[in-house]
Amino acid sequence: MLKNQRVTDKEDRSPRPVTMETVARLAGVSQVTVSRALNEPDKVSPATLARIRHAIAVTGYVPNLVAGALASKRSKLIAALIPSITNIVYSSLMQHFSQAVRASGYQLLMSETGFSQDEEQELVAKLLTRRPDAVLLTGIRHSDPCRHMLLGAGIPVVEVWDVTETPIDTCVGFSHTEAGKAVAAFVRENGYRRAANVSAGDERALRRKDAFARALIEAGFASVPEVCFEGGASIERGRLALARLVDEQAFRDGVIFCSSDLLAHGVLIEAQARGLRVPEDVAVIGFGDQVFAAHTLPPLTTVRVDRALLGERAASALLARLNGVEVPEKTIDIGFEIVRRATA
Amino acid sequence: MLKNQRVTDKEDRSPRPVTMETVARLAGVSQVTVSRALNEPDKVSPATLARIRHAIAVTGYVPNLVAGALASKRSKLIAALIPSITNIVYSSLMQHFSQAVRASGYQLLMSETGFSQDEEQELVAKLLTRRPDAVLLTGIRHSDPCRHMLLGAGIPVVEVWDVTETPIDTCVGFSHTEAGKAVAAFVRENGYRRAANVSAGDERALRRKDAFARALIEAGFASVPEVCFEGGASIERGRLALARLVDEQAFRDGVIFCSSDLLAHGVLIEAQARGLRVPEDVAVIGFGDQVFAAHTLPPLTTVRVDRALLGERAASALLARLNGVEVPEKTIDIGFEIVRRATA
DNA sequence: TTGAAAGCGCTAACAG
DNA sequence: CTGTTAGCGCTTTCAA
Repeated sequence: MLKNQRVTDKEDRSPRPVTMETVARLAGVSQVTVSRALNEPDKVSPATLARIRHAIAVTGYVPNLVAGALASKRSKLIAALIPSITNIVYSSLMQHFSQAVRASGYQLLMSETGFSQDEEQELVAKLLTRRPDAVLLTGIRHSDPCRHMLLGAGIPVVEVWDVTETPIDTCVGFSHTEAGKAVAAFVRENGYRRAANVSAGDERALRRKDAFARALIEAGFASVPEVCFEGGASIERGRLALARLVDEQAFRDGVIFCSSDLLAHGVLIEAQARGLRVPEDVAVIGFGDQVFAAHTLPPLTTVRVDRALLGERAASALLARLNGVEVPEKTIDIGFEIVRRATA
Repeated sequence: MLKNQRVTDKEDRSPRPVTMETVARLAGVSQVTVSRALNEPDKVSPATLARIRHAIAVTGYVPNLVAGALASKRSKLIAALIPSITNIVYSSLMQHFSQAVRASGYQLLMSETGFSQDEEQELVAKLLTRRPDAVLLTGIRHSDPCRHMLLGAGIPVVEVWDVTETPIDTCVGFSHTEAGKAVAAFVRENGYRRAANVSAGDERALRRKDAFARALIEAGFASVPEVCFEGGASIERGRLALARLVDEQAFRDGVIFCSSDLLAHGVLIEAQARGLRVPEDVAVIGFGDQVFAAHTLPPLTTVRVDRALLGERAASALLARLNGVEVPEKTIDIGFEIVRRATA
């Protein structure tokens, strides 16, 4: 190899990207035929298809979906907003949702709102910039500008984890008020005379708590002491919550309804550390039925929400809209279920 | 409203999207000026800037980044591949990484490989289609086609959670072999005579285990019994692991090194269920120093990996490359630290 | 400080 | 079954 040549090589360094045109030339067809070979192979003769495939392999051609999206006005992207990615309740929902939409060729553009409506609004603005084909939102409370942007975008929207009569577009989840009431009923049926609540995180947990406490007060409970945290649930906060309930609110015995299994687990640990018997001294009810719930000591009584089902339903609702299928019900209630184990 | 009019309304329904052109016309400028107003406002006179901003507000214009990306060849997208989104170790890494790159205007396109190289390869192919400006990969083991595609894309790549002398591009993490050795040293220094290992998930955990066991065997341990699970770690599996160790492998006393704090927590729970004292009968060492580790009973001794730091370093490595800064070191070792609490 | 022209790489009609 | 012609809505030169 001569030195000149090498210099020439260096100056040739305009690694012109391999486009459909490149592939087309190599295969001896026009560029659109390559496009067809990729998108509707049936409409291309086997012979040319083979030549094109060969050319693609040889060139290492990687389709450019940003060009494709611009031309077709379909990005095959779904934007998803969840409060927190480290909260397994949301991440596992996303896992199922993602899998379901991926089967139809959609990719997820996911962001965290940190339980903040303002952040959510900002993110929606940013995400719409990518022209997603659809949007998933967590919860039913959104800022007005947020709703407007979404409405203006004219794309399918699904709100999950809650239900409402007035969704932006469609909505799949369950009623937090009903969940709170159901747990209150469970508490009464099992003869508890005192109850407390521990919550963390979002507005939905607060609605469960309110329904829970209200139902119990109406049933004659003197009061329902509570501990609320800003931000996420954790075992640490569960421990702290029981400590506060016992030390500061004179909570001696009864049942504690926690807004998350993680908090409930913390309560369990703190109870043990204090020598309190579960459920004899303090009974505990969690929320979420996370995988570990069946394996705590004692096994945790909790409220199960089928996140896999939720993810799939949300996906199919969106996919139906994307395929132009008219969906009769705007909101789908997947319900919940109290799973009785040993802590209450 | 007349019926005719309403019909007309219906037929008028070609909601022509608001483009820069629309905004430009309204503001009485050319389309490129709007582009400038958005991207380099300094180069536009205050007066026209104001008119443009007003026009944007009035029309509700939402920039189209797919067109922008096509024209500029910069998508402002970073593709990230992690084994599992529900594993908090990875999701919290993503949380920090995401935050760090977002500050520079990048958005994350995240996918799960499920610990599979084949899946990873397929996802890389799919993701490159979106023309991300950079890619983050978990681990240093990738299929050859995967490496080729990435190299061919000619974009910055960062591999995290491990270190190697031969990264695809750059790499930030820590040595799993060293971690395994360090735990073995810790075990010896603390006078334990018997040790076991419980692992789940990935190849990296296995490397830690191998280094751990080898070091101990070399130090004269007769054997290091082990329990390995395919797939993710969980409390349930931790309980199961201790059960197997005790019931099937006659593990009576000693220290158990777990590949995850979650497994360690399960071991703790099972030990308690069996009336085994920790650390007197079985000592336990976790891995990851998850938030709950300090709040188990007893508090968990574990190996801390600074995921926030890792995320930030990975981000800054990528951002440096994206800004054309030559990075001297191709691989950054952020190390780890054994956190001694009460279980060992 | 502003604009005109040319394309980014693909898909969408429409022909043939 | 294949090709031609127009764009998609931006950014990038280059001029003025």
